[in-house]
Amino acid sequence: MTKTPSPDTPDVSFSRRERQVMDILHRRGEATVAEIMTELPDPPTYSAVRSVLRILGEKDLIRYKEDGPRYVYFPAKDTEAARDDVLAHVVRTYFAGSPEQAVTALLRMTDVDMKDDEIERLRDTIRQARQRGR
Amino acid sequence: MTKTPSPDTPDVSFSRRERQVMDILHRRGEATVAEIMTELPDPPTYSAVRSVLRILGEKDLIRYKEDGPRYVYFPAKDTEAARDDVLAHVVRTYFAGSPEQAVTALLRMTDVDMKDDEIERLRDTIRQARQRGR
DNA sequence: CCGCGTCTGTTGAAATATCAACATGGCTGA
DNA sequence: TCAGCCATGTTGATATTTCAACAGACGCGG
Repeated sequence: MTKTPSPDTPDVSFSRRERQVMDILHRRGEATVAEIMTELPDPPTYSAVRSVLRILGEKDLIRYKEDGPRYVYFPAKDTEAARDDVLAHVVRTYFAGSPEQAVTALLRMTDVDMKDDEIERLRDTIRQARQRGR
Repeated sequence: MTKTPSPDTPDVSFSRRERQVMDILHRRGEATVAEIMTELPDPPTYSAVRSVLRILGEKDLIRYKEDGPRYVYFPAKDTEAARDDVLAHVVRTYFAGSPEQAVTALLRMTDVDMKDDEIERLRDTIRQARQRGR
């Protein structure tokens, strides 16, 4: 019972701009329209950005608070939940559902070359936990 | 010098269907039109799927080989490169650029509760490698 | 007071993505 | 052989996304 009933169906369906904006918000935590506009590739106009934000708002994917005269937007879901979701998706899509593989790829990416026995121990730990937990 | 000069600019810009199809191909390794169609949410017609595949082909993101009378499609980039890219993006977007955090999140996701000193040792290993490598 | 700059709210047009229909060609088995 | 099936190639319609223009509200400095 660790999984929420998922009252929403977040789907993996984002339009191009929607995804770009969501990524920016997740990376920064929050941002104003001007900031988003700046970070967007091929920056469109202020109005265009606001259109995307309006749509994301209608889908309840983002919220905003007022900061003086302007709005500051942020993801509706808390970062931790979003992280779990994206990791689950990545592991399933790119690592055959094996978190171990994802971990080792991450470590290799960081130029970490663990000694073989260290990796082996890590694997064991994961394996044990899996048997225990599921 | 581990990074290719990146002759292409793959961009992170995918349309909704494009991403869905790419995900399927990455997950399965390869697939026929019929298989893709089956796995697609709200499956469109055969023709619609082929349109997406044509576009992905024009962008050099997928290739195909012939298997008897039909085509079998697969990602143009090899899985390993794609993995690195997606991990880099996820780490940057959701984990403040910290692979360590991503690793621990992955471990937690797998219900792995490592002892504190184990995590600490893992962290040390990463830290050392980082200082050494960069 | 009042013009100016900045922001949001709204509308509709332009660009792109999504899709289905139809045409064509090859293979297979009756 | 040749009819039927199954695949691809191509075209154009529909739906969605993306975008910009304009209007109104608010605060600030001259």
